[in-house]
Amino acid sequence: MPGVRRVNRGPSAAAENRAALIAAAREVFASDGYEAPLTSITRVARVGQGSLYRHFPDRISLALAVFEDGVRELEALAAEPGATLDAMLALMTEQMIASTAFVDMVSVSPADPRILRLGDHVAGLLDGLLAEARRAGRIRADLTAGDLMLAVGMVAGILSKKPAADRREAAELAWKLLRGGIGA
Amino acid sequence: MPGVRRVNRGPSAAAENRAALIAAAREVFASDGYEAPLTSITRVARVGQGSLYRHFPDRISLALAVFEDGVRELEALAAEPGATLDAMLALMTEQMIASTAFVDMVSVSPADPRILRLGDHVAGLLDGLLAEARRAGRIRADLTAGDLMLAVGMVAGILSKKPAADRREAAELAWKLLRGGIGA
DNA sequence: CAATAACCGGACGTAACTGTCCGGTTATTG
DNA sequence: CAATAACCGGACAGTTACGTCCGGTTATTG
Repeated sequence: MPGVRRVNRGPSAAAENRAALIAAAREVFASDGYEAPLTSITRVARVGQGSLYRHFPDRISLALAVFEDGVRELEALAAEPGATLDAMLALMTEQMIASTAFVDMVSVSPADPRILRLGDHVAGLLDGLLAEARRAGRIRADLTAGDLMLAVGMVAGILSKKPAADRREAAELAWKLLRGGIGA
Repeated sequence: MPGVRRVNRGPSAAAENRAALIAAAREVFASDGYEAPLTSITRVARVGQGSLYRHFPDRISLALAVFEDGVRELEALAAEPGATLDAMLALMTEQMIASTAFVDMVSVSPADPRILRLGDHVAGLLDGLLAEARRAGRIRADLTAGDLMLAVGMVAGILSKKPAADRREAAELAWKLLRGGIGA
């Protein structure tokens, strides 16, 4: 009993297969983590291994496709007229609560040029809101963009180690500590 | 050419083999990370696979043996009369700069009872110094032991993602942010 | 309605680790 | 100085994932 044998739907299925792979990867990355076997993604997408590797030569290509939507959300927020640093950090935090795959990808392949570029891009979005936040007096005046990225990294590090159910609470506590400081 | 063929030194080598495995594991965990192949540890220790699994049935047993020394350092510091919370955090940070294997073990196997016990033990050492630090006014009065553990976890998360060369600088920055807070 | 080109699925070869098993070596005991 | 018990090393079997390859299916074209 060979289980459900997938049918070859021919060349016209190319775009659908690609979309199914991205959707499946988003799901599997979120539930089983960024390092989940690629085979399990083809199973969920109901697509052969060949199609996976044809559309996405490696894990990073697939992951980048998965994250495109999230990055677009961040860009859209940054482009809004009244955008604040707080709102941007909140959105990033929400995304990390939903899935830590992005963060895990960065820590697994920190040197990949595509990831470096994307990281710089995201850092730029934060940086663009930094001056505003300083002006408004909502963050320390001496805080640099690098400080801010490290702070985000600290929250990300905590979230990527917690089960999804505990992440919101942990994120709130982490930001509370970071905002107020632990010193007297 | 079968390379250097190890010699079977018989039962009298048991203790030496055990010690060699611990030393090799400390080295390999520090340089290749906590998830390094156990085989590479037997190579460095110049010991057969059989001896590894005889002495340490699994990775965690071996790792716990490796970390015993570090834990004793922490205990010794906590037992000193003039011990401060700052000194304890500094020592933990130094240990994490030298190797993030402990932290990585915790994040790989958070549910293992031996690790839970050890984590509680370490948390206890911090907790014991909390009252003193509060009294001395060096930390916020409303800071709980849980807050403190999360703060340590945040620093640990950063360090475990950085190459050894960058860790000291990152740790200093992370503690600076945590101490002072990023808010205005 | 062939012939062809594009694409599909999954079997398969390869590689990396884990953990076991056993023939062989060494110390001990009487 | 045997006989034996304890322990050693590494070969090996089992598992899991990756990435390729190819026979087969579908749409297109003339």
